[in-house]
Amino acid sequence: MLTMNSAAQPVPASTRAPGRLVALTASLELPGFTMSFDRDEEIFGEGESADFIYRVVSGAVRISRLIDDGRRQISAFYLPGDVFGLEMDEAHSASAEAVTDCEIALVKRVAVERAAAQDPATAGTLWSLTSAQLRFAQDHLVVLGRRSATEKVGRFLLSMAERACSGGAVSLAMSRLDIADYLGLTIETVSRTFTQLERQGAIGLNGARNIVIRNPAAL
Amino acid sequence: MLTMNSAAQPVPASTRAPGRLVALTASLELPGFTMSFDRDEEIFGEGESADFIYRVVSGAVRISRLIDDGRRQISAFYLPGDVFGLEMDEAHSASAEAVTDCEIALVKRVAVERAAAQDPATAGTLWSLTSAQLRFAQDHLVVLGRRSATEKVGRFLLSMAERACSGGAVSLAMSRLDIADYLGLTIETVSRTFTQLERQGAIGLNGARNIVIRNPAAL
DNA sequence: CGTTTTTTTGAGAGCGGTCAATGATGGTGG
DNA sequence: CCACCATCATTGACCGCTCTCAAAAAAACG
Repeated sequence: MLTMNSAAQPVPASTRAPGRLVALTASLELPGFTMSFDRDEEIFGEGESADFIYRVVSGAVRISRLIDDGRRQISAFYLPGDVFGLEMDEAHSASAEAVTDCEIALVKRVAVERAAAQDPATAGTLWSLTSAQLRFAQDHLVVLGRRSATEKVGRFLLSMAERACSGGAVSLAMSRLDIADYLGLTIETVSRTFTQLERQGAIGLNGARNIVIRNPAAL
Repeated sequence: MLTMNSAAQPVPASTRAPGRLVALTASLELPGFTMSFDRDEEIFGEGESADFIYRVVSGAVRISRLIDDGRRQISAFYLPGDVFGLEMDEAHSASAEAVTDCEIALVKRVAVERAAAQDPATAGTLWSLTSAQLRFAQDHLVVLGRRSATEKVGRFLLSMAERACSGGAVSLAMSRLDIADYLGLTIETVSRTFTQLERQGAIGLNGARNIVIRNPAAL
């Protein structure tokens, strides 16, 4: 039986820098199942009823909202171990799509709620997870508010490196367009900022999606 | 005995427009007490241990985070009836200050957690409230992402009008600086946008802080 | 190897920021 | 009640950053 247990180890709170990403993972031992999604496939759509809670097993997921003028705002990327779809509402307020081919574990929301009603620890975990997402969103607000493109991209790279837990090397799962829609920039500005950071020696680029952070202080 | 009961009626979910503010209110019947704060007084500070959960009785509150360069990002304004300080963390990740003189109801966090452990409904309320704040933050993300100053100010005014529930007339509790720090703009741009919207006939201005929304569609 | 998608680079324009000064508002004390 | 002062808001001129439009280069895919 599959569970919502998180394989990834959460980042200890004591090591968290303010304004940085927080762990969106936690253990939720409940029966569920997994589904596979192709790249760019929709996991759930804006307005759909929220019947499940999700956890990334492999791959990456983006949460986005379409704006009237055709643009997109991505509010978060979820990586293996992260739980998403927690918003306690009758309907999803945003859509979730696969950034890459990915495997997603699903648990029925009613099962989670039933478990929470019987077990205070589970209820606390749900609150805690939602709270972590809230803090995450507030961190993101700080980045989106009046900051330069260089600062936005720098913060993004640092947070991705922190979440990847692979030292300075980061393999970006998402395209320049995804990054742009996440940071409130254009793909051109994102691209220009990458090359600018490389020329400054702050990062190294091996192809477009393999980044090495050489000088974190410069970001 | 004072309670955390909300006097303000929550906006029904069915009437909520996507991208708009949601109700941050709910009933939490727990013993607590109230405190008064002067304008600009700190209610809690970034890094302080989070021992209480708060509800606005009267006045207005802002949640802000200081950025290294001296600037400020305001993540939310709380109005009478709103509950804040829910982030389930050992320490506050942002500070709360009184926008105007205000009265705040406080409940010890441990009391809330104890109640939640015994009563699933209370635990659900906590999750629901935190979830509403999360959705609120995501709405704000959409506004802060690539949008023009006019759109940002327009969205802000519409959301304030919606929360005030006083028709088209809005009495803004916060300064231009607060609005600027909330929207990621400067006070000059906010001011210019106000006058521009007035000249277009979208809003009416009676002094700097009394707004009448004349043409919501133009925002 | 050809096609499609993604990324990079360039040149020009517009929006919002910065700096600076003026005008309005509100509170205090004479 | 009014003069005074501090704070807040408005307006203007100019500049820089990022967007836009456009094209070339690189990478991914069958």
